[in-house]
Parts: sequence; C-alpha cells; structure tokens
Amino acid sequence: MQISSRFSVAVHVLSLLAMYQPTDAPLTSERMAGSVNTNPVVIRRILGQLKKAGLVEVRPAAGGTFLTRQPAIISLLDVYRAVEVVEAGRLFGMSEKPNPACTVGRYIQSALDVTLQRAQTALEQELAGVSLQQVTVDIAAKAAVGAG
Amino acid sequence: MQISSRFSVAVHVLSLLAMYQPTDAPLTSERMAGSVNTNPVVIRRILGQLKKAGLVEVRPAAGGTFLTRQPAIISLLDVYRAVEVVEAGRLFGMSEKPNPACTVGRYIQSALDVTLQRAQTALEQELAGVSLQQVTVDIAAKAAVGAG
DNA sequence: GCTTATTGTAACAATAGCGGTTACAGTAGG
DNA sequence: CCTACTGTAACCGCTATTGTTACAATAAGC
Repeated sequence: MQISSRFSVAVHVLSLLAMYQPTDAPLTSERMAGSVNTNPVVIRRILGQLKKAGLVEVRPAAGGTFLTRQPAIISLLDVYRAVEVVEAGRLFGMSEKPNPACTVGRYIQSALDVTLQRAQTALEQELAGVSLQQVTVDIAAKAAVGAG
Repeated sequence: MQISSRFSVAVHVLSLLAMYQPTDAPLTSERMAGSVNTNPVVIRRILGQLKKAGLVEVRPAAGGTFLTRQPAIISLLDVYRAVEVVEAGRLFGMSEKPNPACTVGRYIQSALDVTLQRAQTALEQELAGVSLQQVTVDIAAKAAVGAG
C-alpha cells in the first residue's frame, strides 16, 4: 500500500509558503487548495499537523500563515514526520502474534526487525538530505526553463 | 500507512521452507498458517504470489511446496517484489492533478520525483542486501541461544 | 482406479485509513 | 461590529487488507 499523499501535499503547501511574495494575494487555505487541486479542509488538516510540528505558524481569521524556519533548514524528513505518515519505526506491518511454539514463529520478528529498521532508516535519510529550499529552487529552475 | 504484512508473512513462510527437514511433518498451508497464526487461505494466497514470481514450486494435492533456488540467492527484495507490496516505483502517493496554472502546482511533481525515487530505492537496496539464508541463520542462532 | 488430503480460487464480511465534503463555532483584522 | 478565515467535528464513498467459508480440481498413495 502506498504512503499517504499527505506527505507530498504537505511539501506542496510548504513550497507555496516558501515561495510566497508579499505582492501575491494572501495564501488562504482555499488558494492553497486551488494549487493542489483539493478541498480547503484537506489543506487545513495538514496545516494543523505542520503547526503541531512547529514548522508553520497559522493565525486564525485573516492572520495569515508563515514558515517558522528558513526553507534551507526544513528537511523533507521533518515534513514526513510532521504528517505522521507512519508511526515511528513501523513502516513495515508485521503479523501480530506468530506461534511461539515454532522456532521460526518465535524468532522471525526479531530476526527481521534489524533489516526492516535499516530499510526504513535508509528511506528516511534520503528525505533528511533534501531541504524545502532545494525543492523550491528546483521548481523555480523548471519554471524558468518552462517559461523560456 | 503501513506496508502490508504480506511481506513479513512471506518471509516467514519462506523461512519455514528453507529450514524444513525431511524428517519434519509435511509443510502444508495449514501447518504454515499455524506458525504464522493466521488462516490457511492467507498462506495459500501468498504462496500463489511467490509461485508466480518463481520463488517456490507448489504441487497441488499432497505434492508439497519447495524453494526453487538456494536461500542464499533469494533476497528480501525478491520477496518484497513478489508480494507486490507496492506498484513498482510508486511507494509514495502523490496528489493526482495539481493545478498547472500555478507554478508550484505545475512543477512540484517532477521536483519531488527524483527525491522520492531515491528514497524508495534506498529502502529497496537494504532489502536487496539481505538474503533468506541470512534470516534463517539468524533465526537458528537466536533459537540456539534461547534454548541454551 | 479410488480415496483422501491438499491446493486454487471465488465470494463475502469486517475493519481501517484516506480523501472529500458540509456545516458551523471561534477568532482576529480592519 | 463585520467579515473572512481557521479549526474541527461528522459523515460519505472508496479502496486495500485480513480473515473466513465453501467448493471444485488435483495428484499421491494404496
């Protein structure tokens, strides 16, 4: 099963915030939803998770939404963790209760655990190595090429 | 969302097959289900996928089930792919149709794609680096310690 | 050849998470 | 005080998963 699209939507939303210019129209959840092409409530739910993780500040009413850190020091792993795509350390599902009367059943979980943890960590380290700034720079570069 | 437990069940089943001794009682889907602690049909479904991937040979009726390769040359990535945990190259879900009228919406997918692919590949390479044999050796070692 | 245990598969239920939607109370700018 | 926006609850429909029952097809062993 796929990892929830919440993660890519969150990166999208943060990119909008990072690239926001004061001359632009205010970035409401409705406008963000227009860019992602979804419902504003979906955006607000994700903003709530990003806020809880301390990545953004959201002021109710006409207060606006802001990043709390420079895009260069927000990693994609921060975002991944913020939207709680999976419970920490539990990317792989395991059958809950193998039969302890069988040697394989008794030890399979601990035998697999190290490998699955390493695999999960390898994935997360790739995300840790990319910043929000790198994403927005890439978007800007592609836009420049696309426009020229 | 978690990766389906089919994968860990498949590794469990293959471990049973790899550690099978001719003096043991035959490894039917019912006995395997007893070790995993699930329903025999669940095992047969997974065996069907492993068979389709060429990892096992299953003979109907009282024919028995066998690995087609040495455990040393079956990687956990082979198993992962066999049970089709995710469509190839699509571990991360993306929102389908961001708004192309917005710069971010237009380029976010291609900007993210390289990173997400790398993250997925990093996970898969960890699985590729571990063989079924390593798993069964680990199980046997833990069993020896646990028994002694 | 028969018997019998086993596989292969279809069908169905229950569960869970997700994305989407409506509705509405709370809140702060202006 | 108005107004626009956020925060959140509640609900729907969809999909994937796991577990279960049922049964036809199959081949091993006598």
